[in-house]
Amino acid sequence: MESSFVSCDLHMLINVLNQGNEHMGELQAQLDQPFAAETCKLLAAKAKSAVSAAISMARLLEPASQAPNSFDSLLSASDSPKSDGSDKAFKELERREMCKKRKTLPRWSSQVRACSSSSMDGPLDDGYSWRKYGQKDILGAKFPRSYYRCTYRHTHGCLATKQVQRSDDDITVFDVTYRGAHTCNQCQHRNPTPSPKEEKLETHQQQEMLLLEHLKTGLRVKTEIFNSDDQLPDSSPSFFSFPSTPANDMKPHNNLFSSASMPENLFMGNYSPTFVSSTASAESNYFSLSPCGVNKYGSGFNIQGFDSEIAGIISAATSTTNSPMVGMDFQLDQIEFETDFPFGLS
DNA sequence: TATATTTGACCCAG
DNA sequence: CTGGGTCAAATATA
Repeated sequence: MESSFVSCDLHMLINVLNQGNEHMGELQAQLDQPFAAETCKLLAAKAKSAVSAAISMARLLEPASQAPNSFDSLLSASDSPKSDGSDKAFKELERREMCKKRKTLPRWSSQVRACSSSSMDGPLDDGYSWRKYGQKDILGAKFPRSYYRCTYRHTHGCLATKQVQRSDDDITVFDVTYRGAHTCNQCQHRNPTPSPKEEKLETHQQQEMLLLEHLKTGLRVKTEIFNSDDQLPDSSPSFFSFPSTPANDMKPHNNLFSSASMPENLFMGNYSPTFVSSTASAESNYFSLSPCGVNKYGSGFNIQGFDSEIAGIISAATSTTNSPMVGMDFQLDQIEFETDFPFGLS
């Protein structure tokens, strides 16, 4: 069932490891060269990045294949605690297991701006079905933080969660932090009642067309990657902005957002942020938006090369240039995308 | 009636 | 001890 996923991820894992190995080799060669300190630093950073990525991917392979049944094994291994009335004890076990697991889950965040009348309702639909399970007032924050988990958590054992909090500075901006990859394959059965417009969006080109169509609608997405280990944001978050003009129809936003900030859909199928590869200029207003696809990166996954689309997507996450918040000018062509892997590159 | 949201209580890491 | 994250009963909504 999921074997294709796993083998695909394994393939990419090997590719990432190969990349790291290559960087190490280059680094080794550079060590003998005089005045190559900067180059060495760069290569070391790239190698480290690749290793971090490999670790993250390896971690994801394990829970992805075991997540739905982990509690079953826990149940059978503990003398069926439910049957002897110690339901609480069982739930406590379950809870702790959950805690452990969540700690290792990848985390990333996005800032979403929804400039429309409905922006007060909350952030945009990101294409997944979420169920709110809590809300908290956060110290020092003007607005409460909402907690969502995947609707299919119980039926599919999907551990994906997200936190949504309205920004203090700009009430039209939402900080969305995702945790964990969707293991429920929602892509396949999402949108039980898609809008007519969405139904038409069957191809990458069509999605791009729609994206172009809604450049005026005003959406900003900032994505930061958090290493699953240190929980630190990537040092160079991507920052992507659409010009802000009022919009009267949220559907296009939804679609845009689902493409631009549904990390687990792009890259490795189940995990890793989705990045907008932006190759835009004020004149052309051209955008390249990577489509949702698992197999897309099944071959030739290259964290270094920039000729491939994935490289653009990934590099967008690590592009520096002082958080290129692109405003009305839309000079995205000025953004230089580096080609390092997003995981915890320092 | 089924499903989603609200909200106070609880747990635990720091 | 405190604050963040989650649970789960009560409530709302479709």
